[in-house]
Amino acid sequence: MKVSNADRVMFPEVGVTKGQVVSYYENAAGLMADFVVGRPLTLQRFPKGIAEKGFMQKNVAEHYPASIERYEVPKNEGGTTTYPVVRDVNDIAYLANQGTITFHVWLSTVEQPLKPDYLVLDLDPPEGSAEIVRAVALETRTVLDSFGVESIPVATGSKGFHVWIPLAGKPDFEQVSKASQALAGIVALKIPDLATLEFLKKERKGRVFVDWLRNHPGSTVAAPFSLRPRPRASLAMPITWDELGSTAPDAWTIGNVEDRLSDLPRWPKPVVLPIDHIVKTAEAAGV
DNA sequence: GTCGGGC
DNA sequence: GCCCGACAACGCGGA
DNA sequence: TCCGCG
Ligand SMILES: [Mn+2]
Ligand SMILES: [Mn+2]
Repeated sequence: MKVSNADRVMFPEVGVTKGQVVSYYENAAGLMADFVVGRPLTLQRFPKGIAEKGFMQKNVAEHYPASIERYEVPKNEGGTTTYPVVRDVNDIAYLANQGTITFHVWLSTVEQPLKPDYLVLDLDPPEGSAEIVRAVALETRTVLDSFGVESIPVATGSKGFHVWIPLAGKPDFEQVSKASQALAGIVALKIPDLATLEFLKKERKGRVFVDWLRNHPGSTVAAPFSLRPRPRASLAMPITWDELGSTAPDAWTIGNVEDRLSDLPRWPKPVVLPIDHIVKTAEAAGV
């Protein structure tokens, strides 16, 4: 892949260049395929580096190659959004050369846009607290285990963790969203001093927001292995539950990730969510 | 990063 | 040919 | 309708 302005410093604090960013994405592209290929993308771009203002981009630029699919979605109030959809993983590096730092992805593919193949619980901590968000993650795992649902945490590269659950059985967003809200509610009920479903930051009062709202049609999550626009060039890295206690949310960076890419945790097998059981359990508990 | 207009 | 400015999201829900 | 939020 030819890189334009390869020596441009994208992460000034650690001196990471655009050439290094594109090279990283070339190495990670195969691993990202499951989370990127076939899914409408929202690109978070920083063409002049993360010290300058970046922007979110949903609409595909006209000059992007034909190998990047166009996917039209009607907007709420007229008009359409035309998303880029990658089919060939080599196009991930192309988009990195366009200044993309973070790839935000749908939890469904264009083949079945209303049927997510992942559920993600997004744990958003207040400023600072690494220990609290770990405790919430572990409780989330315990709750999922109690329903026989296997999950894997992702250190987001930013402040929190994501908990990913691969889904079988093609449930629709309506069901998955209900289940995710119920799961988040159960977690918050079990550890009310640490976790909350409060959307407004000022109502969270030092607690972790168990963000279940990612599980909606058209909502996005930072894809595993995506870089984040953070000073140390940290990235979203799947980890084992055993690693959670010793892994900071931004532990993995473009500078220390190389060996990790060939020594990754096992990804869980998709499970059929026991949606009714989860929802009824939550109701009985008073969520 | 790319494009298009002005000089 | 060079330089510069414009442009690059959107949905949801609660106040 | 505006605002907070991701
Ligand atoms: Mn988050
Ligand atoms: Mn969130």
